[in-house]
Order: sequence, then C-alpha cells, then structure tokens
Amino acid sequence: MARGTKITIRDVAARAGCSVATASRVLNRSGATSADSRARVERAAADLGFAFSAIGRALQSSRSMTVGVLVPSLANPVFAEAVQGAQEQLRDAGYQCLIASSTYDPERDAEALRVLTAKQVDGLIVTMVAPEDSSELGAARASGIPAVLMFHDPRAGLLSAHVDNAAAAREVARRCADAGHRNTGFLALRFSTSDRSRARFTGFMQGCAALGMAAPVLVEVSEDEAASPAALARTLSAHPGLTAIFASNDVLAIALQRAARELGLRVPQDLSVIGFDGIEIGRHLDRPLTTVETDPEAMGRQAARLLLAMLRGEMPEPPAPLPFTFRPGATLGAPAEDRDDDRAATRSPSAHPDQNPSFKRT
Amino acid sequence: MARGTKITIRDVAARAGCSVATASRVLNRSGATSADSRARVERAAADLGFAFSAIGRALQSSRSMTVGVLVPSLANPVFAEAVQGAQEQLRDAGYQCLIASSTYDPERDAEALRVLTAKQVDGLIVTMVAPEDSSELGAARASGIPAVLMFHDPRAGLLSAHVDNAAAAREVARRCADAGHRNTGFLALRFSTSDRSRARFTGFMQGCAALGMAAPVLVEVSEDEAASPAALARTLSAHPGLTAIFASNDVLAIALQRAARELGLRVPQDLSVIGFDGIEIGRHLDRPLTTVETDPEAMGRQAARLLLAMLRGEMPEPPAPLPFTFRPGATLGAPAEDRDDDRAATRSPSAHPDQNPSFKRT
DNA sequence: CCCTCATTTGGAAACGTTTCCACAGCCAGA
DNA sequence: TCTGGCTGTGGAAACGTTTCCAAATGAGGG
Repeated sequence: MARGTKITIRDVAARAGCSVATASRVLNRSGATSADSRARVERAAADLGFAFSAIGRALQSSRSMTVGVLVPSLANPVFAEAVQGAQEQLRDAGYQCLIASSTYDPERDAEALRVLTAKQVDGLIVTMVAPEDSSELGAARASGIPAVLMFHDPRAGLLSAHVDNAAAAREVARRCADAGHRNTGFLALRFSTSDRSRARFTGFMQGCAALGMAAPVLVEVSEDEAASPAALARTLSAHPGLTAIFASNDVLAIALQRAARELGLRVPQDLSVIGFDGIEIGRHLDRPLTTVETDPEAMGRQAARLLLAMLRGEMPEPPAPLPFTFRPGATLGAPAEDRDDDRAATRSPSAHPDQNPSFKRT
Repeated sequence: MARGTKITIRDVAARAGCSVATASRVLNRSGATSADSRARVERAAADLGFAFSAIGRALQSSRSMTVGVLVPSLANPVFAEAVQGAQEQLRDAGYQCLIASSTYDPERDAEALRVLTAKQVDGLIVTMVAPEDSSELGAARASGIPAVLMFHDPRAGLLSAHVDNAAAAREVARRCADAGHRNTGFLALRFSTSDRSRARFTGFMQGCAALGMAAPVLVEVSEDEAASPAALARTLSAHPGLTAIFASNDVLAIALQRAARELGLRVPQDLSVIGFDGIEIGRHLDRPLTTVETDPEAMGRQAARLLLAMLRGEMPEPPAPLPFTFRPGATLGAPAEDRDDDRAATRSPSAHPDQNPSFKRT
C-alpha cells in the first residue's frame, strides 16, 4: 500500500533529461534557464508529483524554516492563544512552529531548549520559568539563534512581547481605591514559577501603597486548592478582613467567585473580585468579570514579528509594551463597610444590581 | 557575539583522534568500541559541547522524529488541550510536534498537510474540515506516512481518537425528555465545517425522535453572532417556543445564557441550556453548566499512542470511543409549562433547587 | 611459526538539496 | 576572422550523519 520510494529532484531531472542543477534552478526560479528546459522540468515535476524535501534543503542551507516555541502549557488558553498568534504570523513568512511545553518545570524548559536547538530551529519564542537563568537559552543565543520572549518583562538583552504587568496591577489598585477598598488581597497560583504573577503582585503593592491602602495580603494557593471550590473556600476563609481580591488570572478569579459563594459571600457586595488576562469567556458570564484585558494572540504575533525581523538580520528596537484595558465588568463594587454609607452607593459604578434576575428590584 | 560555527561530529572525531565512524559509534552506543576510544570521544564531545544535528540524522535515516499535528485552531481550548496531551505523550517517545492550524479553512488544511509532509514528518495527527475528501491526506498515507484522526468519528480506514458524539447527544436528548422538555433546539456554530457539530445534531435528533419529542430546531449562528450577546439574543428571539437548547459546545452554551438573560429569560426556569465538551471553567461558574464532559487531553494522548504504535510498525485495533459523562450542572431544569405541575418537579432530577441561593426553598 | 577468528577501526557511500565553477555555444563588435 | 562577453548547462562539492565494507591488529590454536 505504501510506496516507500520518495521522488527526489534527481528523478525529476532524469525524466526531464537534464541535470539536477538545472532542475533545481527551474524549480526554485533561481539562476538562468531556457524556456525549453523550464517547460520540461516543470512538466516532469508535475507528472511525478514532486515535492521538495525540507530536510535536504535544511541540511544544505542550514536554515530549517522552523521556529521553536516554548510555553508552560497549551492547556492554559492564554498561552494557547499566543501560540496561535505566533504561528499565524510565522506561517505567512513561510516558517513552521515546533512546539514544546514545560508544565512550569525549569528542568523541562532546559530539556525542551536542548531538543529544539538540536532540531536546528532558526529562532526561538519562549515563555519559561526563569529565562535569565537558563544556560540553554544563553547557549542558543550565543550560537547565533535569535530568541524573543513572550509574556515576560524584558530583561538583559532580550526582547519581549509583553504587557506592563506592574502598570496594569497599579491600575487595578487605583480602581479598587476608587471603589472604596482598603483591605485587599492578591490570590496567586504558581507564584514562584511565574514572573508575571510576581510582577502583578509587585505592581499591586506599589499601587496600594501609593494610594494609602493597606498592603495587600498575598494568598498563595496550590494547583489542587485552585481546582476545588471547597478547598479554595477554606483558604479564603482564613482571610476574613478582605473586601477585594485581585486574582493573578481570570480562571482563578472565576474559581474564586465560586468559592466566595460557598462561604455565603456575595460578589461584589461582600467581596469584589478582579481578574487578569481578559479571557473570552469572562465577558459572557452573567456577571461579567472585572479584569485587565490583554490580547495574547497579539502578543504572539508581536513576538513572531520581532523574531522575523531578527531572522532578516535586523536589530529591532525593544517593543513598547502591548496595551491593556481595564474592563469594568460587574465583580468590582463598593465594600460592605461602605454599603450603608449612601455616598458609597453612588460611588460604585460597577455594581450591577440586576446581575442576577432573582435580585431584580422590578 | 554569535559564533556561527556549529561543532559537528567530525570536530569531535578530530579532537578525539579517531574517525567519525568511531565517534558516531561511541556517541550512539552502537557497534563495538574500545574502552579507550570511548573515553576519548566522550571527553571530546563534552569539551566541545557537542550536540547532534537532528537534520543530518533525519537526512541519513529518513526519520525526522517529528510528528505533524493539524487542528482548526489553538484558540479553542478543546483543541489546545488535545494538542497538549498529544505532545506530552509523543515527547515521552522522543518525538516533537510540528503544529499547524487551519482556522477551519479546507484550503489551509491542504496547504498545512503539504508543508508538513515536505518537512518529512514521521506521522500525522489531524482534525480537519473534511478528512475523507482530502487528497493531501490520502497522498501522505499512500506514501507511507501513518495518520490518525482526533475528534472525528472513525471513517474508512482511518483510526480516530474520539468520543461517540451521536451517543452523547442521544443522552442529552434523554435528559431533556426526563426533565420534561418537548420543544428543543440545537445551537450550532460552523455547522458546515464541523462534523462533530453535525454528529451531535444527528444524535440529538435521533434521541428526540426515539423519545417522542418534536424534532429539534437547528439554529445556526455565525462567528459574529456568537461573539455578540445582543446579536445572539436577536437570533434566539426568533425561536420563542423552545424550552431547552443544546449548544454544540460549552463556549457557545455560556454565550447563550448571556443572550437569554438579555431577553429576560431565566436559566433554567425559562430556558434550559446544555453544552458539550466539559471545559474546566464551566464547573466553576456560579450556576455550573450542564454539559457533556469529555477529556480532550486524553483524546490527544490516545491519538498519540495510536500513532506511536503505527510508527513501531504495529497495526493497532480501532480504539473504543473515549468515555463521556453527563455533568448535571444547574442549567437544565423543568420547562415552564411543567412548573405548576407538581409531578414535573419530582421528574426533574437535574433541577438543582439549591443551585442559586436565592431560590433555596429552606 | 602460520593460520584463523574476533575485535576494533577507518574510508567511503548515501541521504536530498543548493551553488560554485567551468565549459560550450553563440552573437556582436573590431 | 578573432576576441570578448553573455547565456545556458552540467559536474561536483558541501551540509552532518549513519552504516556497509574492508582492513588492521592481536590473540589463540595447531
């Protein structure tokens, strides 16, 4: 069933009655060829159903037309969308994507980088646990493989497609302050392996400090806690004084709301919740999520554009951070202390009284 | 900065004072070598920081250790998770993934397959618009590249990692019937390019017919309609008689709920909503989504396992469909007509009276 | 001491491509 | 008629690896 015999350019040349050099020139439209041989070669290639072997080409040109993309996990929609964006942009330039994921494990980051460079990728787009500490990334760059980061804040000599996490978090602090919150928390998952999470916390702290609020309480949760509403509720109940919690991403923010309900807390009346990322689904919820909206796909595209420029031999400027927008949603409101204060009610633009039909005042 | 000079096995051989043949034998632990040369070669390789060129290897062995993965889009978490699963499984066997996405465009399916085969992938895992009509897929298989499908129902000679969409949809029909629904709808996105969607509709129709319900109304929406709650609400309002709507996936089901609220319809009192896929977030919602739960990551892993078996030269049995579970959630309830009928209340196992605190009967 | 055999080694071909270099043919200008 | 230049072509090397085959070495048995 399987005809194992691949047809190569020499088969084409043989059938066209010319040398492989000529066949190559015709098929690549490189070099001069007579109309006659052009026709014969093209005919032969079509008859035989010839297709170039990218391997042979790569070996000869030492360009694989392949880019390595490393992300923590495709199961996180934020990274998946970024990869999608990068992939689209690269495809337009004739590059393919070899992807790897680390499940947030630095050891696997290193292994993936080794494999990708062994596969002779022409460039790298990476989001990893600790880019600055990775000897593999350093080695790749030293051996001439251009690399750009995604999601990370830019660091020593490395370009990055990113949003300004700290600035966005400061904006969140401002919105919390505007709504009247003083005692806030930051809910973090994988704090130690995600510099995004850390940058957001730092920015949030700065913002809170600048606005005279109490320092936010850092609430770290494990993978398991985040997955179970009951467990998350238990953790949450250890911090009764908080009126607003900024979650390090949207999925966590949604889980947090569920946990709050478990404790009989209403959102946003008893607890305000703010997310990060702006995933699609957040805006389709009955009570749309208050969040910082980013565009991971655009981030992926920007990373790809930067890399393509470097592959062309250019030395692109460090890009400006990608824009984010604060999406008001309906999960940030005035804190309960302010509830009875009638000034507070008017100060709370995001509290949608009709978010749940059963609460409709009619 | 960039030392362009790659170190090859001949550099290692030179430094070790032996031939490349010996170096190759040592480094691959193939063939007999003396303890002495082994030591020298290993030493030299370490000193030089040698790493094999996968390209050179691929050219010589005509095995690229790369698998092509084609999906409609990574922006859809269902596919992203499947790719993640496949990738993990393949990685354990030493394979990497070259990924491509088609954005549901058959033309791009074809192009992607051409590129992937040109890159000499050892195998293919694909989800595409029309696998059976793809001459590229046929050509790849004819030339000896094993291929398996994901998500698709199995078809002529092709193995597929899949769930039984029709059976799952029949189960949904049964649950709707149990809850007392008669007039149902099926909300479909990309009906023409998704055989999953079509299979679900077919199964739902069969189920409805078998249970003596009215044939479900097929409501097709465009990408744009699905993205805008208002537009979706308009479409929805054209079908006032329906008491339950089965959406072809979870994201759509969540959007549908929002649209229902837009029309002043309460879920599930005025309209029941059932999804498909069982995405993570659905269970974290205040009103957990009623849906058919599947495991895309397991699907990806199964596809990879099948492909690996074929790559070993085995001829694996067509796999049993992967299991799905009906997750009751809280968005399927008794229809309004039955509301006043007290028999109906007991007949409705899926109506969780406590799903929303404000409805608690106490 | 010679023959055989096992062990280790090196040379070279092969994989599929691109591209450098050289050569043949041809035409125009002197 | 000769020279110079241009066009089209083919041979061959190179890219990095594996592996076949043959040769060299050494040991052991007769």
